[in-house]
Amino acid sequence: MKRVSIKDVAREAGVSATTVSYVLNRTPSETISSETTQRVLEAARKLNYVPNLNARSLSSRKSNLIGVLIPQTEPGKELMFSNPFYGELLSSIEYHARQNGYHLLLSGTQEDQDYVNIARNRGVDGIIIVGTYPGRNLEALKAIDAPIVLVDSYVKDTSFHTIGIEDREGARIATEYLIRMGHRDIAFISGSLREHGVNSKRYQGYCDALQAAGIPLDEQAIYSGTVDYEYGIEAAYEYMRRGQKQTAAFVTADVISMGLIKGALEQNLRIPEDVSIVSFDDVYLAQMSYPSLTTIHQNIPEKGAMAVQLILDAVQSGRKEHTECILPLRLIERDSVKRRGGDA
Amino acid sequence: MKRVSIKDVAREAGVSATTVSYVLNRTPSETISSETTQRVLEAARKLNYVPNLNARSLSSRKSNLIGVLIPQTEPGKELMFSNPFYGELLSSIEYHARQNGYHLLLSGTQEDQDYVNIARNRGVDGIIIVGTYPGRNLEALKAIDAPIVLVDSYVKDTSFHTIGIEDREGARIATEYLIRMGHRDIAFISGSLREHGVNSKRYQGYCDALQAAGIPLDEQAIYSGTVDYEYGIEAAYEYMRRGQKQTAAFVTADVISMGLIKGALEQNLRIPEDVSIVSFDDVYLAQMSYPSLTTIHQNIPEKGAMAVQLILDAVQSGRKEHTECILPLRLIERDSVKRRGGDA
DNA sequence: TAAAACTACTGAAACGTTAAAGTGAATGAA
DNA sequence: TTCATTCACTTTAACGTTTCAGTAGTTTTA
Repeated sequence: MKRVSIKDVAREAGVSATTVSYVLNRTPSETISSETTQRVLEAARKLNYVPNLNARSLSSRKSNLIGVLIPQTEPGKELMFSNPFYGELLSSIEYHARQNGYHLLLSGTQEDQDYVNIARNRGVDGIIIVGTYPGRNLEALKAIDAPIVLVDSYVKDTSFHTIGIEDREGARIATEYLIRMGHRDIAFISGSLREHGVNSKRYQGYCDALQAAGIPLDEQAIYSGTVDYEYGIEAAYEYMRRGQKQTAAFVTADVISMGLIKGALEQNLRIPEDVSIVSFDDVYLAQMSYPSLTTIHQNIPEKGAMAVQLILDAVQSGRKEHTECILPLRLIERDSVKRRGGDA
Repeated sequence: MKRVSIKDVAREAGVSATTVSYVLNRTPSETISSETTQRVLEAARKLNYVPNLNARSLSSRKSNLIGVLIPQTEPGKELMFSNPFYGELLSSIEYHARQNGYHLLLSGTQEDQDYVNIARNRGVDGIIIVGTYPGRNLEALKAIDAPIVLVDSYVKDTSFHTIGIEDREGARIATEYLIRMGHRDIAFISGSLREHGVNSKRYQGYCDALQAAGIPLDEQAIYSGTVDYEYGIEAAYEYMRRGQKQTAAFVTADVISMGLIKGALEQNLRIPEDVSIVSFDDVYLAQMSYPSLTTIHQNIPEKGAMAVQLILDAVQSGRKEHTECILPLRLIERDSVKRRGGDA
């Protein structure tokens, strides 16, 4: 089947290509007789014409494409979604983009920088970058003239829009909750504490809560690794090696918690009897585990929707003002925390 | 920052745009002096030039884009990845595409048909369609002249390449295993049994095993719903309503199994003591549940890799021959099955 | 030493669109 | 009646590339 172009439609309808374009795009400033409109529509349908969006984008400088960059947690590890959080977020982004006539250009990100170009290359209308941007030079990013939304990144730069949550506050709430439940030796278990990342903030919140309760910070209570199931398991073993000092843990991601539960089980530690867990994210998984996870809930679908909305707004208004969007959190009590002692 | 085009580079280097194109693409039939090559490369670097892939694709009819269509299990339900299988598969597809210089154009699919056009619209080089194609007319799909890979679909049409697994055989193995473990009343729990879908095949495999063991098929043992956690929970309640007849279940997706476990727990049914479960897929989750799932393992990363490879091969060779690729399965024994009675 | 072949380029056309400017006819206003 | 305006289009150029067909100049061949 030959590719059919706008010219073929024009010929079929006996009009110029421009007229076809006007009809198909309902260009507001142009008036086309309803008769011609009918003829063009008819011809297009008959030839089964679909416009070539690449060509359109070339000419109109509008691609209806949103670039999405999602981290690959470990270089060399091919599972981009070792943290299901990303999958759920992507799912929401995809849905809302599609509802607004946009397609997604998806790329994973590793520890090099060439995906800056995905944007310039393909002329995307906007870019959503999830997580700490791993590319080296922010400058190259800033040079892109499409709106950029940073999700869960603490890079403060007015060139970018940002969407996030009160990470520090959430961590404080989680930790305080454990304290209120009678725990004083509380582990902090997270992925890497990189700059601009959410985990550093959550660490701060953890410290805030301890300090407010007059509990000294214990370096031995800090566990930092990668955000995946395996690290959770490992952390459980490390916990034993360090002498099982804590009665509770604040864990910065549900997947890690899942692994932690597994690792604990393997060593005959009971959750929550031996160790209570408050987790973070409330991914779909959190309710599935056994015990189900008491966790800080964030509205992931909403986060994705907002990301798309910010792009759309920026594209439509042409405005460049930096917007910052912080979504609410709340603690969901499930079964991974046990009250301790009668004193609290 | 102004967009810099090939002409700017040409001017900077003092050559024609054509020469720049030749240098940058190392067009094999063209000879360019190393001196000029250097000059062009230098100019491109200096101006920070990135080629516009849309324009390239227009001209060369090659986009280095792979379209990926992934089902949205329920219309109106916005979580495309309610089955984590899709996330893991997508992750692998993305990784391998990127390693080969391809980008992904991602779209979810709902119960309408307009994503046929994603391909023709954007001029993708190939399309990967995951799951039963929900669009109405296969004819429109066939008319696309890019290679199409159907993953996990039993549409037999030589216009498409297919990747799948021995669904029927896998289901038989799973069911036989339960029989070998002393079970005779075995439920079949799955998503919808639509035509061309994997579940119908798995149902057949289930029947095969029963028949071989001389166990009559019981309609009351068949549960069919949607592929998600919620349906698993519901199935557990339905099981009670129907009178708890079965001592085991073959479940066609790990997510459903997770829900089933949850629902069972809510009703004080013990897994595997009261009901044994053999599941299907072996997604990452399967090891995380409690009890962990005995399941039919399929190599999801490999499936994604193959899908990309089939597209690449077809693009490079230009061949149109239909290829069919069946990946191996194996049973992974974990903790969700209990041997029953002393008789087996 | 003329013809052939090769080297290192360049110019023009094409890919499929849209945007801007132009055009001729009909209508309206002064 | 004449000029301006509106209507319903069309022509031309441009978007940023690649591809094809040249074209001088140099080298090889016979």
